[in-house]
Amino acid sequence: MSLISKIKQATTAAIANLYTVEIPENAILVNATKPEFEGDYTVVLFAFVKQLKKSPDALGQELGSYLVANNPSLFTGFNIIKGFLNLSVIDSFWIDFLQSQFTNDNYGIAPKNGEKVMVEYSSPNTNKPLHLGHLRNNFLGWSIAEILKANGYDVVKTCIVNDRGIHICKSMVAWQLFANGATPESEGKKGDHFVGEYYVKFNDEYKRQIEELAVSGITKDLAEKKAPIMLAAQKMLQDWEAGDAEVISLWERMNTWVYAGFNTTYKAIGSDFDRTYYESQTYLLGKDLVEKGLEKGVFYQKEDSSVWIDLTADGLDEKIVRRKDGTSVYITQDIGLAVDKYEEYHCSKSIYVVGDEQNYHFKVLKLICQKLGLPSADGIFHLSYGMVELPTGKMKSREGTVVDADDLVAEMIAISQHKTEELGKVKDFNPEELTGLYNTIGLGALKFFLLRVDPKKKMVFNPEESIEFQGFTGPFIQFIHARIKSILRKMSAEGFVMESIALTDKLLPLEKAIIVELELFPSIISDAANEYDPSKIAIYIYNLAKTFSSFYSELKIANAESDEKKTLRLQLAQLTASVLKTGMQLLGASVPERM
RNA sequence: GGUUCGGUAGCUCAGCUGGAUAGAGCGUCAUCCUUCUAAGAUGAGGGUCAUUGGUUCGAAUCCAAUCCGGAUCACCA
Repeated sequence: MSLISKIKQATTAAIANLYTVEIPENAILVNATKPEFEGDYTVVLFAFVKQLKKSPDALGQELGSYLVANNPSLFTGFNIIKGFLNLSVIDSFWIDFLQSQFTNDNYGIAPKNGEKVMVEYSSPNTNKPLHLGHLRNNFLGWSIAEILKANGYDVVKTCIVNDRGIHICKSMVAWQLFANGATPESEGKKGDHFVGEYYVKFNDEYKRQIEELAVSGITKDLAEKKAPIMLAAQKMLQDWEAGDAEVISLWERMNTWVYAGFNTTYKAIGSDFDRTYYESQTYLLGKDLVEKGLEKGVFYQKEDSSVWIDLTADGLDEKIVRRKDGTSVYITQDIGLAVDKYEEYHCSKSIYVVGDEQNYHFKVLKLICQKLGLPSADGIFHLSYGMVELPTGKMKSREGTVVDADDLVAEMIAISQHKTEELGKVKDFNPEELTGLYNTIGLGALKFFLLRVDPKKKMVFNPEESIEFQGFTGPFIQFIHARIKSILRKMSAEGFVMESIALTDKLLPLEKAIIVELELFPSIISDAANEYDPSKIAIYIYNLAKTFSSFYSELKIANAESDEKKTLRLQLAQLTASVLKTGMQLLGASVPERM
């Protein structure tokens, strides 16, 4: 149990015994004591002065005395300032905590809880390479999966590939028209980029044809509909749905190229999935559920035989679930897929990592599933994240401002190589170790950058000022880790053994500051899971690294004034390194032994 | 227009179940490498927490209204 919980518990007990009043633990506010006051944790008294009919000072005196007298293994003293009861925690509590954890590499990781959850993320289109927005999605999905695992869940990572539809046909038509049989191999290009170029070519040609038609006097609206290349794409979609062998074969061929490209990117950024779904295989799902919904009266049919659900009573609109031609729409597929996934894995929760432009869609999805009485319904959670924008606004492919994922990753690695070479601290590394280090630092910087802000909020990425390597960044944390490891290596080479200690000297403020932060780690991990927010981890490990950094520059570790202090500080360093490593892993990033 | 998310330092962001003098990083200025890695540390400067009103011992945090910005309100996915 965390110390804060213990303090709340002790306070509840104290109030119950002193005043025979039951105050629930969650009604007690315990904060870290401000540095200008004496004490470690503070109980805010105002909340219950009224109920207990005591002045804050009197209450503080009684409560403080009681707490100190009855919890000798927790508190050494207290003071009251303006309604705040500041409690001083006994050094031996911190020392005991450190003794029990400093060799635990899995400190903060909860045991298995037997629950299984699904995280769906990435969801690419096969007509475009991945861009910066996908990176935020992938990193978030991966990190949430790791955070849930650390909280004891079994996690199934899935991905749904959007591999069919008119947009895919556009790339295919353009390839037929303009490629002359070219392939990614013949052009020496990555498959997803290669196919993406034909998608762009389609749009260029489409625009040209519209203008051409407009010159001949046709209205813009009509021109958009009559442009031959668009008609060709629509025809191709029909042929695809009809199972035309030639179209299917071209589609398969081009998808193979795209997947090869995606796999390269996924490998580079460290994303993977336990199960991949393809929309081409799921787009017919959900039809039986439409029938079921009609029977249950959840859905209704209009004269043209299209099927709808009326959600106006829930503050939403009417929503179509089956077209008049009998084909299903996006939401119907999603309902069908939700059922399939549940039957396959029986996950208690299903987390969809999808941009916030689909907030409405997921609200409707969950509501329909609930109305249909599907067992998977209540577990649906949309992890909605904001767009990544440029200082000038949104990324626009038309204006060529889309930040390509592969380019960005390559650039980050190149920058980390450049900086590493400039510093010249790892000249003895072999080429393989160097490549590994550049990857670790470059990706660490990128992942940390995208995960350090609240997922719900949109964020700004300025390509002019490349991602920082100083301050609130991944490399800073990696650097602190490497620094600690360097000391630990030296100590182990000298044969110094950290034994358990019973401290006789008082803990110095900086020593205590680190232990206090370390003790918070497990509760941070559980907060991050409860709020589906990796930035909680990023902020925490950054603060820990910063505290350690001050500690490092103020106090000697390996050359401490006594063996006792040396041992204490080495233990602190070791547990800090372990927490930084675990924390970075929860963000999908790793930490180097040296840098 | 309806719904919804947001507006905190020059910039990027924390803080939001109400709590003590609102915090970081970047950028600016100053100091510190014959001493465990300077991708570092220390300090300075920088704020009407969009605006107005309300709730109360106390509001960046809660409520209401207003202003500004984003998303959405598709038989696209």
